[in-house]
Amino acid sequence: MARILITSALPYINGIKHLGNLVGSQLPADLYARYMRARGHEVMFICATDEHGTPAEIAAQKAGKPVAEYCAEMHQVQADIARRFGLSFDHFGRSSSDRNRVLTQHLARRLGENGLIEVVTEKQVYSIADGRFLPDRYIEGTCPNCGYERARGDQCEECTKQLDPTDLINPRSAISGSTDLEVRETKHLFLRQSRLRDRLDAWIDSQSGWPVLTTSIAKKWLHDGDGLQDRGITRDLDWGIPAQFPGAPWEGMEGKVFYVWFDAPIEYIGATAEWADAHGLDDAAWERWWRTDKGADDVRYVQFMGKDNVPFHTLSFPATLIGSEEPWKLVDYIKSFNYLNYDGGQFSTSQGRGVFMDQALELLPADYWRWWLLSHAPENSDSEFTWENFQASVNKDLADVLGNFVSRVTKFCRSKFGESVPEGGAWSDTERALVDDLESRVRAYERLMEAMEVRKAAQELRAIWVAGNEYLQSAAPWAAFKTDPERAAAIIRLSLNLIRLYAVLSAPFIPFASARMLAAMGSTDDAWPQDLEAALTVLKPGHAFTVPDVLFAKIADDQRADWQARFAGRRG
RNA sequence: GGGCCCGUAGCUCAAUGGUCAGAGCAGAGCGCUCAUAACGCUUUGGUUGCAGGUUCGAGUCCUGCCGGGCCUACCA
Repeated sequence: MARILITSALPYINGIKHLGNLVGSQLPADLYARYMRARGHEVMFICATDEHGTPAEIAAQKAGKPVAEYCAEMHQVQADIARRFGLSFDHFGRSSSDRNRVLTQHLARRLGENGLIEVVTEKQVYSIADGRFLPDRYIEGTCPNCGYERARGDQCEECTKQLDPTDLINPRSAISGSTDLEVRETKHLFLRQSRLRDRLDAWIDSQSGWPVLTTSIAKKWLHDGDGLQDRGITRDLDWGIPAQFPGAPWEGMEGKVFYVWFDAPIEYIGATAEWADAHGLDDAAWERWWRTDKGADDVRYVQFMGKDNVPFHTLSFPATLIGSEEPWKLVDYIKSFNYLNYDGGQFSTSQGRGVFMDQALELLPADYWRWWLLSHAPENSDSEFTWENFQASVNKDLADVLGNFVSRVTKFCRSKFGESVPEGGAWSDTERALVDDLESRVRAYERLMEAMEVRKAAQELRAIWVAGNEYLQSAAPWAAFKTDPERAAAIIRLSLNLIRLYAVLSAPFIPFASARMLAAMGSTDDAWPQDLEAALTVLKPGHAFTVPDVLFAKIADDQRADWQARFAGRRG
């Protein structure tokens, strides 16, 4: 048994996430966590809301609530939706937790003691009306290059020219529209990542088998131009983890907080500590996942994230941990995803474009979405959600191939033998051929799941379902029943066992339907099949089962058209 | 501007430089009648974006071009 630490990129607090966010980190992480648990490994699956930063403050302002209250509410909303999607976090924490504050301040102090933090004075734009410094993106104005009137302080979206906020003509606050701006001096802590470049470079070189998407981004940051740049890790904000605390080796940090990207990944550790607290366990319980001097040396740590998050996980966060000179567990494998597009464009939180997690659950049960998203996960390139494709895939795979298999087997048995596993008859070559076929398919499925080849694993699982229908076609119990009822009984006995097997194998993808299948078979045996022949004789003659209601209802054309129209514009 | 990724069947996607570029869906034909008008079998469909090059051999490597995307360090 191995010990596997799994983290999903933290969803930002300022709203409900869309399907593109879901498929890029939380959902594949859940798939992997469920699979590894099913294989008997010890799993710690961690996620949390990422609650700091300017967007959270602005979202709270818009909602007319204090930011702490807003975050607490949104955390509950996100936790509830995650639960309804079947995301099986061992703990869903908050980056605003006490645990994260203590850890973040601790790591910052260690970095400071190791000479890796310096105080830098810089000039930033301050908005008097808003009472805050403005990040570059929150300053709008006319582009000096092309004259576009809504250029942002970091870049003009119209002509793509890189800008400095002071380049803008008629600059104004993107928050309030106020033009009452001034440039003020402010001091910030900088993490001297440049000093860690060679160690980070060597660390990345020592990792094998990382996706191109992952290493190419890291390498570019390490080697482009002057190499890895030092990075500001504090901000002039009210909401966040204070950058001033007893023992801090810096002066002049009063009223400043750590930059959200400094404290957010530390919350992976913080949330594990929160998990220990929630279960009444001591520090040793979480430290054995994170401290290689306290038992984490045999942990395999896998991170899941969208491609936009990669630099922070390959460079910033490791720089924090390595620079502390403490034995923290570093990531072993990063699984990164491209983007899921929506009907020819991007999903967009800010524009409300696409389908959001709460809306998805209003339309259909979580398993429909889980199946489609995972079987179409954007692993190699951006992929595309269309309603036609969603309808076709879900109807065919879930309703026709799997759902109908369960239906035809259980209903045939009920009408010919009653609602218990029939006895009599014996396996023939047909059954042995099926077992051989499943043996190789299940092993292939295991290899793909271990390699986190999400799409291919889904394909293999589907092929395993199809094998059941092929078997029924060749064994033809409806024909056998007329001349040799015992032969039909043997076929159906195996088929009922196939349903139980499918429930176990499919659970990482479609946990809710799997639970229903297992319940219908009257079984609690969800052990992973080590030996297929044994796994297909678990349900013995005389064992009672029930015919489940339709497992997956098909999506009708008019439903699809309706949803398509309803989700064509912005979220209302 | 710079870096990187992608472009393969009508659609969604596969193919360590090595048989005839493969699956699923959609389409066509046949079979089956247990089942959610479901299932099974067979089958049509390709100048691998374009133009060159390297190689015994290129979807894969190189150069250029066309198209799409991501990042570019203060959105997260």
